[in-house]
Amino acid sequence: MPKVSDTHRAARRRQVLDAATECFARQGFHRTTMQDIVREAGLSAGAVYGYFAGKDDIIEAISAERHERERELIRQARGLPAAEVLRRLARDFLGSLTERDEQKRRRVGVQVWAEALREPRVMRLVRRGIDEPLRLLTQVIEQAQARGEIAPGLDAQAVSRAIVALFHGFVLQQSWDPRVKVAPYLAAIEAVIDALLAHRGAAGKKA
Amino acid sequence: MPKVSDTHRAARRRQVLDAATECFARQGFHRTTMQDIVREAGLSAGAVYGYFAGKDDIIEAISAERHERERELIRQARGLPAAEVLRRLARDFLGSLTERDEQKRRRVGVQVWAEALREPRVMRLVRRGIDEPLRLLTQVIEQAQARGEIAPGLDAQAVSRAIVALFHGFVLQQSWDPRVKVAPYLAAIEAVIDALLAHRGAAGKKA
Amino acid sequence: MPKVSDTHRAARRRQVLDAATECFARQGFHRTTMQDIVREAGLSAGAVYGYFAGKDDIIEAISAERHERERELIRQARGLPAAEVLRRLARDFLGSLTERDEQKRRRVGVQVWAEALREPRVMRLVRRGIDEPLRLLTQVIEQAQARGEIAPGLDAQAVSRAIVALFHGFVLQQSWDPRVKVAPYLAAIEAVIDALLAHRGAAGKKA
Amino acid sequence: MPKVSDTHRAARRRQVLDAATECFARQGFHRTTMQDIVREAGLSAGAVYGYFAGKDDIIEAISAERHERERELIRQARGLPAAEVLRRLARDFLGSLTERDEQKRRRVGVQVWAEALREPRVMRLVRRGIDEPLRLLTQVIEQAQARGEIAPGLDAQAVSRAIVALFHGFVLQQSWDPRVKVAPYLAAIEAVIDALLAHRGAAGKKA
DNA sequence: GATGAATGAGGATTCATTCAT
DNA sequence: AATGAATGAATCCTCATTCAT
Repeated sequence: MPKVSDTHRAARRRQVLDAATECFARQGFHRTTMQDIVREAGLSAGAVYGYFAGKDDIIEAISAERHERERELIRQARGLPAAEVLRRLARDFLGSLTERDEQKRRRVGVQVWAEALREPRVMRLVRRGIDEPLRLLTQVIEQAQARGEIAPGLDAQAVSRAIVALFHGFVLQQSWDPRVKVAPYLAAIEAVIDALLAHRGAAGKKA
Repeated sequence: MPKVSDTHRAARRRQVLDAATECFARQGFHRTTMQDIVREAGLSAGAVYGYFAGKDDIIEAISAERHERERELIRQARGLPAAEVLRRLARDFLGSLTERDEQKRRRVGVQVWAEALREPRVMRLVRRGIDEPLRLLTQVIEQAQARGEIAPGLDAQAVSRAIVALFHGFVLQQSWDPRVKVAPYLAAIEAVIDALLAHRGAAGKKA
Repeated sequence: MPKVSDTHRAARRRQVLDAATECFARQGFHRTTMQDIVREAGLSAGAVYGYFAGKDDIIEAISAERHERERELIRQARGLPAAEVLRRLARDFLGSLTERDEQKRRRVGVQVWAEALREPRVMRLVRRGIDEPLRLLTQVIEQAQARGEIAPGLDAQAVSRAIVALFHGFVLQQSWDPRVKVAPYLAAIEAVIDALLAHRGAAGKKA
Repeated sequence: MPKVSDTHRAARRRQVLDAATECFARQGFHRTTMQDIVREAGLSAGAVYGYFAGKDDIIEAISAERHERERELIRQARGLPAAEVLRRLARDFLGSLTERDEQKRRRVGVQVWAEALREPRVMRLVRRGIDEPLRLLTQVIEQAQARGEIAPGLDAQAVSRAIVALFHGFVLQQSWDPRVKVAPYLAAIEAVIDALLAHRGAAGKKA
């Protein structure tokens, strides 16, 4: 009967995590009380503690989830040609930001970024969450450089960081103003990527 | 100890703000107690409350200061030619991030970004702090487009957002890992800017 | 310790209210700390706050209770003949003041009277607490006047206020000196009432 | 030069006492901070402490003043015939309550009554303030009883307490509702006094 | 004497977590 | 396994009083 129990456990954890996300998006980690989460989840205090060790544990679980999602996007992009990887990541990553729900999760994500600065466990997750994309991108950039698609003098990791920055920076801006539109930004990003890629040694390859 | 000059008042405020910045950088807004700030400032609780209405007021003052600094950078760049503005902003903005002290302040800045999501007063400051740069950049981009230096099809504001994102995104990454070096990133950014700017006059290739 | 009956809740409120009354009678509202009440009640701080929103709420609840008691006395006197009502109120009201416990509650009552001056919520309760007696008494006086038992020239409400004053004034005096005896005062009051009531039918002598 | 100094001291004390009365009438003893009094008095904190040992000392001084005033009224009534004493006290005491300023002072007086319960020094003043009137009244009553103007069976002190209660009780009622009019109450009181006095052994004496 | 900034103990309240039922 | 009342340490803030200038 562990099967049922496990499913049940997972469902309950989801319930708590969703409730917490809702609260965190609304009022931030620190204005949210466990009571808020408990109420939002429709559970009892005791029940929540049956699934999570405490508030920090919930924050950690949410942080982990956030990064799991991103790693997923990365995995799907693996193995594609450089230009394709970048465009794909841009589309996948930014594309999801048109959905209300993902925006909500991202608001929490921004708080995770700040939380990392004071909570080593969260920091570890955030770092892990950025290392994998950076590694993939660096690889891709290096390949592109090898093929002469990108200026060889550039530090591949720095370029990768710039690309990640384009994503994170947009998340920030959208968190401060949900009306900021994704489409034009995506177009601009693609232009930047094109600018970065298309030129140099190689000429007409592009797009 | 009566009849104190404005200079004295200003100095005391600085004292508190510096102490708070120190604490916030170390432990975050919410792990920092007023007692921590009081101790760090070498004052009494009452004294601090003579200068600030409470913790939120201190956070707000720090947020405001942060953005004041940025606005200053913006003002200095006004009136220069497009390429110059962008390069200058990149150098000024990122350049300061090599200093330990500015890094500390930026760690606090990241928390301000998150705090904005739950504190309308801070949100207002953050928004005001991003609007001015965006306006300047958009102007610059439009001028560059008019001169054919940038692809005319791009949304000037979206491009501006991308540029801001390159800055903010780097601040995030450096806050998670202070070892991240500024120089290569600056070089990469300049390459991106060059890629964006330098190439268009030459032909209708793009877009 | 979940799922607690309403009886239990009521008992806990009583526990807090009694503890508070004890403390208030001893040291007054403002020298009494929540910690004092908590200790006296044998509960934890959190528990008390589970039943009352704060000190003011406790004061308010006690004020309400005080007046509820009085309204009860009033209700029992309703419908009786004038002389009977007055004598009965005097006996009931003053009679209870021989008990140590009621004296304690009255000490708190005196503080409620002062508290009303600064706390609108308490003021409302005090006013409501005096209106009902005044209304009843005024009615009774008017009836007595109609029957010629009391000089018709007197303002019935003013006479009612005088009667209430006889009660309140005694409470004050006894709060300052618990040795003040009820019995002689009651006798004096009854004489006054008699003087007021008994004599009028006999002629239009008076003023 | 002590003369000037003394006058000056007295004036300053008045200034503080008036400011305090203003604040106490408005917000009560315990909501009033020394800062409030300092501001209202237009002095500095240090200055106030030059004239009073602290807040309690100010409260005490105000209590003392209150009772001084009453004692004054008493003194003026001394030596008059019984009926005259009572009528005079009623008129003097209640008459002043038509003035806005006296009402304000009385609001503070009500708080003094409550404060007495927790501050022995104030209690002493309140007791002293009530003993003198009681003594005078008791004397007067006893004289009247000797002359057969009042029923001899009554406890003279209890009757005195009743008379004091008629005053205090009215002060309470007016503090809760400043619209309560003095004139009809005074008339009612006089009727009560008459009822008490005029009858018994003696017949047509009255007035 | 006057000033008012500074002090810091004191007090109200909150909230993560526990545990008896 | 679930419940939610109870716990109590932690924290923010106030304000009577002092004392250097």
